[in-house]
Amino acid sequence: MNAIQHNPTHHTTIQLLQSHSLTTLVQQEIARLIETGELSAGDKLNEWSVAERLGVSRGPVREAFRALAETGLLRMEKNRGVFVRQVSIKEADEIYEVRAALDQLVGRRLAEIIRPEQLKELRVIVDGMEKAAAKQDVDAYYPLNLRFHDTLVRFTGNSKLLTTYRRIVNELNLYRRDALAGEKGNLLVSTREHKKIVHAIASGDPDRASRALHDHVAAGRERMHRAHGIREPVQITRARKKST
Amino acid sequence: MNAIQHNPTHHTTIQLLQSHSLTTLVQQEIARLIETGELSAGDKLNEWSVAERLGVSRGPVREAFRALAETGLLRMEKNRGVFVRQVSIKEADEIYEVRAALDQLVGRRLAEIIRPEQLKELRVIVDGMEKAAAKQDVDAYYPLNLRFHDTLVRFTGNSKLLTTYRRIVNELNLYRRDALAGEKGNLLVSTREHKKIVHAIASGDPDRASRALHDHVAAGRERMHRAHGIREPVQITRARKKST
DNA sequence: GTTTTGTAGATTGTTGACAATATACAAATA
DNA sequence: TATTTGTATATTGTCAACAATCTACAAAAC
Repeated sequence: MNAIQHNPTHHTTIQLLQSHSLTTLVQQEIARLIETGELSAGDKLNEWSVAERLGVSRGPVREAFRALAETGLLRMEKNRGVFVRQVSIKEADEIYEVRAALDQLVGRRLAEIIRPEQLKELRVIVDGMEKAAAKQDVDAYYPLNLRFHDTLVRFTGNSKLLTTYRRIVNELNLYRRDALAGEKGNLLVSTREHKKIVHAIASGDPDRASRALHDHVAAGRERMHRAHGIREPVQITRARKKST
Repeated sequence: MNAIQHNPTHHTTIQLLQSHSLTTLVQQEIARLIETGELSAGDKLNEWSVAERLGVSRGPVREAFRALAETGLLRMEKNRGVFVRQVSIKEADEIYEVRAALDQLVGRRLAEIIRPEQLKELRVIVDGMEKAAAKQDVDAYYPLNLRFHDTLVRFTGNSKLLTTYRRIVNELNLYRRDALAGEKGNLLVSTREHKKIVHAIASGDPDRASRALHDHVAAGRERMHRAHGIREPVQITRARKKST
């Protein structure tokens, strides 16, 4: 009898080789390049260039392109190539509306089930955002903001909600990266909203938490519009005042 | 000067050839096979078999698999193959929760913007469902039900909401097809709910429409649980009674 | 000078071949 | 008989070559 475990979960190298094909690696790498801004909206991706840069052939690259096109990060035009997706303000608006609905669900759910150590984790992130906001450090603030909201959704325990949320937020980032320039003055406002969200969740009141998140998303959408010089076209979702 | 139009939008053959690659065709075909039930959850798909059956090589098939795996219709295991995704009851539950949130948004939005001819179109579908329900004809009822909800989302005019909705409902169908057996007695109940939804939307009250759709989804989820002999584990979203 | 036409180069779409891995099943061992 | 081991087969992962299409740019026509 040898000492090999039946389920070697901590033999990470084997696990990685078993699940990660070249396609997966290429996919992750391109997603990273987009997330970090090394690739920006509208850029064209050349199959052969990407393949050579990553040391693989075109096959895996093409498959990765397909997958990323399906998530909305890339756009494929037949016989013309693939491009980093451009998200128009109209699409961003649509995404904000969907995101508001999802975040309302997140708030309602978290108010019911959040645990103290999770609240603590959220407060740590918000503290970081507060420091970054005080220094007007957008580069530090931005990833913390993403992490805050991603953490919220993760804490719901609903993995389908998480993947759905991440997908649309990824697309939103394609837009926001451009619109980020004029956001400097809003960091403090945004931080206040985040504190309010945590407070509302901690209070255990689902409606209050739901409203806090909805309002935050709506405010983010308005900030986006102001950054583009647009003055309040449509309300994202009518705020409910009463309900019998 | 010849008579060729500058933008020949109704020359459908050219348009199709320009946008449809073999991969796209394979993707649509497999999606169709899953939707119609010719492929059912858990089935294994062989690259070469699919390729030969459709008269293409393995390349496009692999790309189509990637895309479909990203949408959640297929599951890929490295070096083992691709399978039609199995959706557990836990996942179905999560999906129902997300769907409820999206449908609430749909109801709220439609109550505000629905047009008379759209209401008419909805009523036509509901009439068809009523007839199918009277005959206990599940095969006729099922596609009408899908079409009803898809139409609702389409009428919001939010294309991002539509794609998000379709994606998760597609996955839900992977589960429902199995659970459909015991649903016969519920057709009449379900139809009544649909009429209520149309009525609520027509009333122009966003909260009422939102509630009607939420309750319908929650009821659908309960029907699913009953079909599997489970008695009310978790509430999908707490029904809000008051909010100040 | 502007527009059209034609050609060369580059890029994508598709295919078939080869390597790596998993599966099925028979033989060997206890 | 039950379990292990080894081998043949099938299937997937990857690659390189070829065909089809697009792009850029120069030459020709008006």
